[in-house]
Amino acid sequence: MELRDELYELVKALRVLKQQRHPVLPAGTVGLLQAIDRVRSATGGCHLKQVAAAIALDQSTASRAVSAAERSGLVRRVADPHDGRASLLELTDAGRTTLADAVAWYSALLSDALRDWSDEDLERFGGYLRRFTNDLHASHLEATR
Amino acid sequence: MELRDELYELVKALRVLKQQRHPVLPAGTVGLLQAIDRVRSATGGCHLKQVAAAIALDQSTASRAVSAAERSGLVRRVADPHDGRASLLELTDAGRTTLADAVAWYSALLSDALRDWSDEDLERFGGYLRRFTNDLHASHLEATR
DNA sequence: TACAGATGCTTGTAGAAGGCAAGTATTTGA
DNA sequence: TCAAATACTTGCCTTCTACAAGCATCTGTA
Repeated sequence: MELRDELYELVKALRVLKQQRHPVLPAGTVGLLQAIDRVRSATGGCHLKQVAAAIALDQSTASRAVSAAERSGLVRRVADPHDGRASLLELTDAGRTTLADAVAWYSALLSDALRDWSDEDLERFGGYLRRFTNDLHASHLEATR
Repeated sequence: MELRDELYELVKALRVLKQQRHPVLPAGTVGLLQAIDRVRSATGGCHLKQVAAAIALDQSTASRAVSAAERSGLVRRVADPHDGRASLLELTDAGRTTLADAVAWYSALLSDALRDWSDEDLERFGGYLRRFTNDLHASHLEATR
């Protein structure tokens, strides 16, 4: 079996999982909240544009996602005092709690699936995953340069 | 960084890749052709239902995908002589060629990204991926049983 | 200082992917 | 022989995402 097939199988499995075990929160929203949280703690503020970059989606998509999260009371838009066009995004208390719950939920799912793995294997697998993702990025950048 | 994050990053990278480097063939179609090919060589025939199971999609989705592939001349439906309700699916010559091209295209993409990897690392990573996918399946089955 | 262009964001529109439910035709088992 | 099961298709809906156009604000420069 080729790596190509392994990847396909993984993606397939994730698709199935996503469909059937619906989590505390739609997967996209978790990514959004996490991105906001991270951008904020990395740079102080958090503009929509940064979030879009962090989740690698179009700004319009991010905009709608934020609107939805705002409607659900998970995210707040605060006017940027230095730029009247922009808003600073931040999690509400509910958003923070919900994010923590969702992360815990996904972590538990993984822990359960990986309960037979040794710490060493987990460590190595994580390392390979990271390396692989980076290499995909790099080779993609080269190819489109 | 947690495995959860690594996975998220991988999925994100794959999404980006899928978007920008459009391949010889829509990714879904490749999976379809490959599934047909495999089911056929494993069981002789190939019913739609089997394909749907192989790609883990709803039968209706598979049905439309097959229709599209048929319109593109990649797949042929032959009436099943033993069952008037069913068709046997098979790749046309064009389908076989196209599949081979697409597989080569994806393989090249991967080879390029992974050109710095040792055979040993590739082997191990593939093993981890397979194991992980299986464990996800298993734990999902348990959880929904 | 006024204005052209850049920037931040939102909204309209469109398309792909996929599921569910209902419908049709055929087969099978009691 | 006929009711239930099966194989598939089709209608309809939702979700996700991109692109393009638009609006408001900001910034650099003449």
